[in-house]
Amino acid sequence: MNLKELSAKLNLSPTTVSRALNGYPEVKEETRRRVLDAASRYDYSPNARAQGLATGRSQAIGHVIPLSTKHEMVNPIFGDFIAGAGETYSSHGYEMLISVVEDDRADDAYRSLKRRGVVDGVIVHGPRMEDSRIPMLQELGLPFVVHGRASGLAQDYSWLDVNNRRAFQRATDFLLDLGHRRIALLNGLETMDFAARRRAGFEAALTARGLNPDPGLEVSGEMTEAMGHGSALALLDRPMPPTAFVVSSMISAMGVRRALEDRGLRMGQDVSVVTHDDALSYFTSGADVPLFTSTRSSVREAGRQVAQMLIDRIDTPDAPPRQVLLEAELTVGRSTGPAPKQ
Amino acid sequence: MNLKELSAKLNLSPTTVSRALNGYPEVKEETRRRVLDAASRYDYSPNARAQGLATGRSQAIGHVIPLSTKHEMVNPIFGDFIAGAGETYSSHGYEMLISVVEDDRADDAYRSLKRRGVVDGVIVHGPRMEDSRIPMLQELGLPFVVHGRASGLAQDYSWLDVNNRRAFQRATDFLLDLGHRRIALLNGLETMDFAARRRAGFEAALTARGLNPDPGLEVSGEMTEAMGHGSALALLDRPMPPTAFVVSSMISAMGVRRALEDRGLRMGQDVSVVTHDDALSYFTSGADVPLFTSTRSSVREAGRQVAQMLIDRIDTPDAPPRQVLLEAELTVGRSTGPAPKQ
DNA sequence: CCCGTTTCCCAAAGCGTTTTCAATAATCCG
DNA sequence: CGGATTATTGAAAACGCTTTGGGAAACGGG
Repeated sequence: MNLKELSAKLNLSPTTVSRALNGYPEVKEETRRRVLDAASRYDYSPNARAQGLATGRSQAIGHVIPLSTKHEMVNPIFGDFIAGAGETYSSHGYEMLISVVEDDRADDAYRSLKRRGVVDGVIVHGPRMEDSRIPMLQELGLPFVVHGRASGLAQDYSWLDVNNRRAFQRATDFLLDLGHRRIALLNGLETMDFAARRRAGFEAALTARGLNPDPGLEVSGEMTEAMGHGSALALLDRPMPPTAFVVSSMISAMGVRRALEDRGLRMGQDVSVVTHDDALSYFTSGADVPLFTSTRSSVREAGRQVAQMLIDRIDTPDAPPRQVLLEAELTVGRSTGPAPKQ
Repeated sequence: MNLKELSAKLNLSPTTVSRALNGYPEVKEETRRRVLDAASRYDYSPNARAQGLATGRSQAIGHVIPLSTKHEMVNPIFGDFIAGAGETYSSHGYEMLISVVEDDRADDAYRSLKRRGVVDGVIVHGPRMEDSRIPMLQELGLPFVVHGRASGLAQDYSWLDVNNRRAFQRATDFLLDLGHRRIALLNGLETMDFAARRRAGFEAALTARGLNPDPGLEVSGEMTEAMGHGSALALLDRPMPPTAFVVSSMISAMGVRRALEDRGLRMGQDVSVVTHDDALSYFTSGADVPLFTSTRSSVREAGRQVAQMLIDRIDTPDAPPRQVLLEAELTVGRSTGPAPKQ
C-alpha cells in the first residue's frame, strides 16, 4: 500500500492525504480522521526512502565504531550506551545506524555517511585529546554531539561528559583519608581524553596533600581483565607495593582482585581498590553492599541524554552548542578500608 | 555534488554516468575511466535514499533489540556480536540499523521496518522456544536469519547456533569424570531456547551415568553477577551442597566465585566451576591458563557468519534456508579439579 | 448582495537515482 | 558496398513521497 493507492481509496489527492498524515492544519478535521482511520486500517506507513528523498532528511543517526578491540566502545559499555540512546531515538522517530569500520577508516566513514545522506547527525564516541574528528565534522556540516569531550580544541561544540577529573580526585581523596599513601593508578589508554582527565584528578589529589605522584605507580593501557591482573601483579611485586589502587574500569578491577588473590592479599583489608563503574545494567548487584567502592555514573543515562542533545541540535541547527557535565557518585563498597599499619 | 551535476561536468548523460559507476558493460572503457576519475575527484557518491528509492532496496539490515535488561542482548555479548556482524556488513556495502523497542513492541518493530522499507532483512536475536517471530517474519516476507534457533517450530528457516546441548553435556561429563556427583546448574532464563538446550545437555550427562537430576540443584534466571552470587550462596548453604557448578555465563560465574570466597571455599579445589564463555574480546585474558574452565564459542565470529548468511539470503531469496551449528570448545582452566573426598 | 477572506483541496513539480526504450555510430559479413 | 549487428549513448519514465502555487467553495462583514 502506497500513498497513491491509499488516496485513491479515499477519493482524495495524495497531497491531501500526505498533509492529513503529517498534521498540517489546512485539512478538515473530519477528512483527517477519515485518512488516519484508513491508514491504520490498510496498515499504511510512508516509505522511508521516498520520504527521505522528498524531505532531504533520513531520520537516522549514525554511530561510527572502530573495529578494533583497542577502542573503548567495542566493550561492555557499548551495549548500555546504545540501549539508552536507542530509547531516545525510537521515541522521536529516529533510527540508529551503526557503522563498524577499520580503525584508520573512521574519518572516511563520517564523510561517506554525510555525502550519501545516510544520516542526519552522528554521535562521536571515545574522543581523544585534540580529536581531529571534531573540526572535521564541523567543516563537513554534519551535526554531532560528543560523548566525552576533547581537550585542546578551540572550537565550540556540543558534548556530554562525566566529570572524570573530579571523580578520580574524589576517589583518590577518599583513599588518602583512609591513610593510604602509596596509591596506584590503573588508567585507560591515555590517548583517550577521559583517561587524561582521570589522571589529572588523581594527581591533583596527591599534590594537594603534598605528595609527589610516582610515575612507577601509574599504568595506562586497554582496560581488560588481563591488564588489571598483570599490572596489579607487577605493582604488588615491587619492593614498596601500593596499598591501594584506583582503577578505571570494573573489568580491570576484577583483574586486580584476581591478582590480590594470587598474592594472598585480602581486598578491602590488605589492599584497597576503588574503581570507576559505568553502572552497567547486568553488573549491578542488587541491594547488598557492592563489592567495589566506586565512582559511578550511568552510561545508559548518558546515552539517553546525548541522543536527545543531538536531536535538538538537528532540529535547531542555529542554537548554540550545549555542554553537559555529569557528576559521578562515590559509592562505598567492600573493597576499601584503612591503610594497613606499616 | 549529485549525479546531474557530475554528468554535466563530463558532458555525458546521467544515464551513462550511472551505468559507468555501477559497472554496466555497455559503456566504453575509456568513458568509464573518465567517469570514475571525475567521481573520485569531485568526491561524488550517489545519494543513498534516491538510490534506494530507485532500486527498491535499502542496503541496510535491522536488529530489533528489546529495551529491557531482562533480554539477553542488552548485555555484554551484544557489543561483540555487533562488531562481528558489522565487519561483514561494511565489507558488503550494508548498513546496520538497530531498533531499540519496548519489550512488547518487538513484533510491531519488525512490521514497521518492513512496511516502511527501512531494511532489506533482519537478524533475530535471543529466540525463545516456539518463538512467534519466526512464522511472523516468514509471513511478512522479510528475509531473516536467527542467531540461535527455536525448538518446536514446523517451518524451515535459516539459523546459526552453538551446539548448546552438546557443550553442556560435555561440561557436565567433564565434572563427572572428576568424580563430582552433586553438580548444580545455573542456567539462563529457560524461556530462552538456548537455556532449555543447555539444561537438556546437563541432564543428559547425569542420566547417562544413572544419576537423577535434582531439581533443587537447578536454577534459572537472568545471567547477572548478582544472580550467580545469590544462587550459589543459597546452594552452598544447603545441607548437601554441590561440589561443582555448571554456569551459563561468565558474568554469573564471577558471582559464583564471589560466593565461594564469601564461604571461604577455594574454587578449583573445594568447589569446581565450569562456565560458558562467549569469548568476549575484552575478557580474554591473554596467554596464561584461564581462570575458568569453560565451554567457549566466539560470539563475534557468530556475528560475522550470521550476517553473511543473511546477505546471501537477500541476494538469492529462492535458495533453501541454511543451518549452521557451531561446536563449542571445552577449555580447561583453574576453576576445576577432582571432587573432594567426602 | 458583493467582495475580500478563509477553508479545503488538488495538479504538478520536485527530490536523485536507476532502468527501459530508442537512437545513433561503428563494425561486420557476404 | 549495403544491410545487419553490435557498441555506445541519451531521453524520459519510474520509484513514493513532500511541497509549491493555485483554485473553488464557503464564509463574513458592510
